Amino acid sequence: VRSYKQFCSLAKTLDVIGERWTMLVLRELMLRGASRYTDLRDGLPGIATNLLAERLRDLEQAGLVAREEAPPPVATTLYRLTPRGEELRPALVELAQWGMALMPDAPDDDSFRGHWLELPVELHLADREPDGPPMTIEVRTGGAPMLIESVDGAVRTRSGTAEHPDLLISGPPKLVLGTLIGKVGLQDAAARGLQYEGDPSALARLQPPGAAVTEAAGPRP
Amino acid sequence: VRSYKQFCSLAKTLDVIGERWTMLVLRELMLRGASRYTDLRDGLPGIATNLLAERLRDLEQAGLVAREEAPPPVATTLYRLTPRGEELRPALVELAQWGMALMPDAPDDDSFRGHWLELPVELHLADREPDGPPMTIEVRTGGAPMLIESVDGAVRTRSGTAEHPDLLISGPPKLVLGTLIGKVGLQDAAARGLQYEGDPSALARLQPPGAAVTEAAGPRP
DNA sequence: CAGCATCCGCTTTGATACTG
DNA sequence: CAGTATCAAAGCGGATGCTG
Repeated sequence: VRSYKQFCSLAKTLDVIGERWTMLVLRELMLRGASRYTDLRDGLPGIATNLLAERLRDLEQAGLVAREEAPPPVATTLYRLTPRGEELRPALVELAQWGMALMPDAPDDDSFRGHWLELPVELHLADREPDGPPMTIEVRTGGAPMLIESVDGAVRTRSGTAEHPDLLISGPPKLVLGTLIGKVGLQDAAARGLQYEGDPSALARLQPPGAAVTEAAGPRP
Repeated sequence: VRSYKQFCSLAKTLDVIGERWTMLVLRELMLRGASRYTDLRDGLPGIATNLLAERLRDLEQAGLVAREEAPPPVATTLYRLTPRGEELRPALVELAQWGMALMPDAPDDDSFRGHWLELPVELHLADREPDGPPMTIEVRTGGAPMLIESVDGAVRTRSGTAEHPDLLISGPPKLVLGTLIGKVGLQDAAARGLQYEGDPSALARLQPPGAAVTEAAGPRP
């Protein structure tokens, strides 16, 4: 492992997680929990398989990741974050927060996985009617369908489908994200190719308090 | 510039600042403010000069750094963070926070610059007697002397020396840091080679509320 | 001297092929 | 499924040279 050899805590952090792909491996483990090798590779489009193996080995040695032999029904090895690895979550969330401003400029051919929506959704959405009835939005964009659920004021995401979601939206990732965080109005989005079905007010209920046409320079909560 | 080509805000952030040395360049600009090329290079021991030039160019193009022609007394170009670059501070602080746990294991031959102490000091120290008289600690370790000042309850650092500091400590960086954040008692530190002169109680005044022998797993404020 | 650009040997990576 | 093996291309570290 290469080191900056500087007595500085930021440099020490980067000695451990600063190499290419490493933080994205941690992202996968944070968003999906304990994962198999193949699932990690699927969540990291573009990574070379030997690199994934090497990063996992390094992270294990650094004490951020633990391997685990799963019991018979799965019968494979799982990778999961250790508590020490989990402690990096606030830092990665901050980095992701900063990157939100770059999302509208993303090229349309970027690869995408549904669970990546979890970060922006949980950062930017809040239930304006916490005492209202539970609500479910189903999102279909680039692969596996996702659910956004608000129960007792808490907004959560998970993969899967719902029997009768209050709202179902589908379309290209950029448009879906823009719509979810309120950057694009539902009607605008529909005109640009977004499909939806159900109750549009479900979306309005999740916009954060300060939401409007605010282009803004990155609000800090 | 190489990109992960993933529609994920963390990946987008890393597309901009994920390459080797980039975050450390930002650290220098955050800790030292507007800097000359040579000062940056001095604060980044180990970097190849062409890499520094390239990183600065990339950061400028990404809008995180601005060049500035300094007026006659300096008569050179200065590099400074733009507001957009400054927005990364919370993220880098979180990363640095995580790395604090690694500092005691650092090899003794790591390079060191005094201003790197700023991060840990401002994160870990607080004035227990905010209404007490202003206080100054001078720190001499690896190069230019540093001051830690507490005025009206706010703990700040800057480079320089004091006429009559309440306390002056000097020694190897690891020992000095351990002493400052209360991981090592002053007497222990003295036995291991730390030199000090003045009033030891100045140090006790700056320890955070929860300070004791707590080895701890990274307290989160 | 400050502020780079160029050249070169070495390491890391990316893409693909192969194995238990 | 869960990796290892291979190899070309890109990136990096170090030294040196050039320019105002």
